[in-house]
Amino acid sequence: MKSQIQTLITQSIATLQQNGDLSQELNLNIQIERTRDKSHGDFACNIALMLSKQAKCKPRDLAEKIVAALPAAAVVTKVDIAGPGFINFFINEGATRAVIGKIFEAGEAFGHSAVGGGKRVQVEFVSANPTGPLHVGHGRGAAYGATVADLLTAVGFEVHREYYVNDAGRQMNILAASTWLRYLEGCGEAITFPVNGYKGQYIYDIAAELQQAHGETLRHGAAAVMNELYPDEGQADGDKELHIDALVERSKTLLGAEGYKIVFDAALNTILKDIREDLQEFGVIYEKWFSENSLVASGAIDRAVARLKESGHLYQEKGAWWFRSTDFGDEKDRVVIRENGQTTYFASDIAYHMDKLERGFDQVIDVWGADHHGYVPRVKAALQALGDDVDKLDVLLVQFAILYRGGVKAQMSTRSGEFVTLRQLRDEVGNDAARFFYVLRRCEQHMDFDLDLAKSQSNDNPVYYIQYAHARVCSVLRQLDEKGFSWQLPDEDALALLDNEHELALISRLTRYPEVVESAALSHEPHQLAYYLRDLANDFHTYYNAHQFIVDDAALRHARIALIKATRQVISNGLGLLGVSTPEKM
RNA sequence: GCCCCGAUAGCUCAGCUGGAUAGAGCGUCCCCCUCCUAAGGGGAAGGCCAGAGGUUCGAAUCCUCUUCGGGGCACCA
Repeated sequence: MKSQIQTLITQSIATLQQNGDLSQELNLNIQIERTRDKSHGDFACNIALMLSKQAKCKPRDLAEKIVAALPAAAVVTKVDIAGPGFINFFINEGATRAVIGKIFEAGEAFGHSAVGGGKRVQVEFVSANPTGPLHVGHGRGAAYGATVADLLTAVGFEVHREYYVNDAGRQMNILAASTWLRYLEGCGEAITFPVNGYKGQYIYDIAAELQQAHGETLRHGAAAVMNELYPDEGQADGDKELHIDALVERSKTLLGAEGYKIVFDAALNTILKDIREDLQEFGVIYEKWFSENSLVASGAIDRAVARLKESGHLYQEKGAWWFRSTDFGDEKDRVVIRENGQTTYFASDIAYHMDKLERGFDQVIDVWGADHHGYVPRVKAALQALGDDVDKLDVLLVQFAILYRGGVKAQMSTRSGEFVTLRQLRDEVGNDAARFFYVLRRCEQHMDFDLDLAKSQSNDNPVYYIQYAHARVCSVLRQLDEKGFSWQLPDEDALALLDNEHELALISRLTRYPEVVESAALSHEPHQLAYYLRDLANDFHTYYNAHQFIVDDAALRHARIALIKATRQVISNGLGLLGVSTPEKM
């Protein structure tokens, strides 16, 4: 509908240009908007206001010229000029009602479109280090990323969802060492657990499994483990970082490559399996779990570094290799290869993004926590240095979610092991509420996640409100069936019986759904859809309260049932995109 | 110190990329089941869009400065 009106305006302006009323060289940007007020019609166009300066003509006069040159169209019943020069379009009710037929025709696909043109988009999200279970902060990235991916799919992009597994690097070694120490404790060794080790309960669990699978074959005496290590924080001249690094080295030495790998893999695989199941239960499915280690194995890191070296973007200083990212707007240069010869996390990330673009994606979307925002310039710098098109990379930063329970903030810290996990949240409030609440806020907005509200099975809770509308339609259909009524989709003339204000408001809302999906997808803003569904549910509940659907007049009954079935379809499609279930009974 | 994000009703947030009288939900106050689920509906009160300048026909929206929150500035990941 929007595009139809846009075409009318375009034609009108073309006519005026031919007549010489308007210059040939105009900077055109025709925007058609939904009106907020019914007295302003259904759609409004501000083109006269925007062109008045270029055309050297008063907005209202220009609007009159444009309206006069407007070609006739059956769907438009009236065109008004209002306010400072808005052109308001009133749409034929019949044309609006046609949406009901379209919804039945398209079914689950209603709202889908092809604007994506089959372009290949990769969406990478969550990508939390596999050093522990996902917490509620990751949950927001998961819900957001999954919904953006689903929205993009709905509007015709070919979407590839990916989780980047940081299975290489220092943190993983610390995890392995932490696990081994807990294992040794389980064997009865008197271990002093390092300040910087992973202290969560889940480490004990992995250690216990290790003991079950391998008995005491990995056991070494506490004295051998702890002997002459760099002192830990709290001890004389201690340093928690140097201590933990020494402990990692000691673990490798004592266990040998083979034994160390057993511990390392046990920790990694257990945690990764947990994360995978957690996300799957949350309705978040990936096409690929991309291992950082595979970048080492495939030689991608070496290749990326070599390319940067060849193109003169690396230099050596203080024994390390630096990437001159300042050439591309970063605030300082970054180390790629450390003095000890190891590549940095950043080097992996350069290789990973190089690999993404080499795989031929038209667009690459990274969903990161807001705490990583400082990282954006250097990754973009690297892509530029590699000669890739930086505009293909879109980094979406998701702000933190703060949990409130009983009005009190729930604190968290990963290292100490004291945090609310995503699983706990899902158990407490349910998947539906969690998915919906996470996505209810713009991603740049800090989020206060009210656990009590999400849990409440009351009208305070927007998830239930929308689901209830769906369930109510189902209930009406059950009643219809019980009363022995059959139903068939009326033709367009019969649908004209839907003419009271509640019906027209609901129908008008339904026509907007495809626009909302498209806008939410292209702007990466799932909350637009969440708010739309709330409004749609509200229109439905109002209608429900004002009118009886199962009426004696068969023609009216068929028409009303058609409308509420169409409404149910759109609610179902919308909630589906948000990963929220649609119960038939509540 | 530098950088990023935010500031809109008592609370939590929208505001369609610069448009018409700034909107929802919750909370507060009134009203509505002889009727398909009251997990619902209708109405009222509630605002100097943090503050000050600027850009223009027009600013909550764009620019600058200030104030207050959150986050980031590693040879960690």
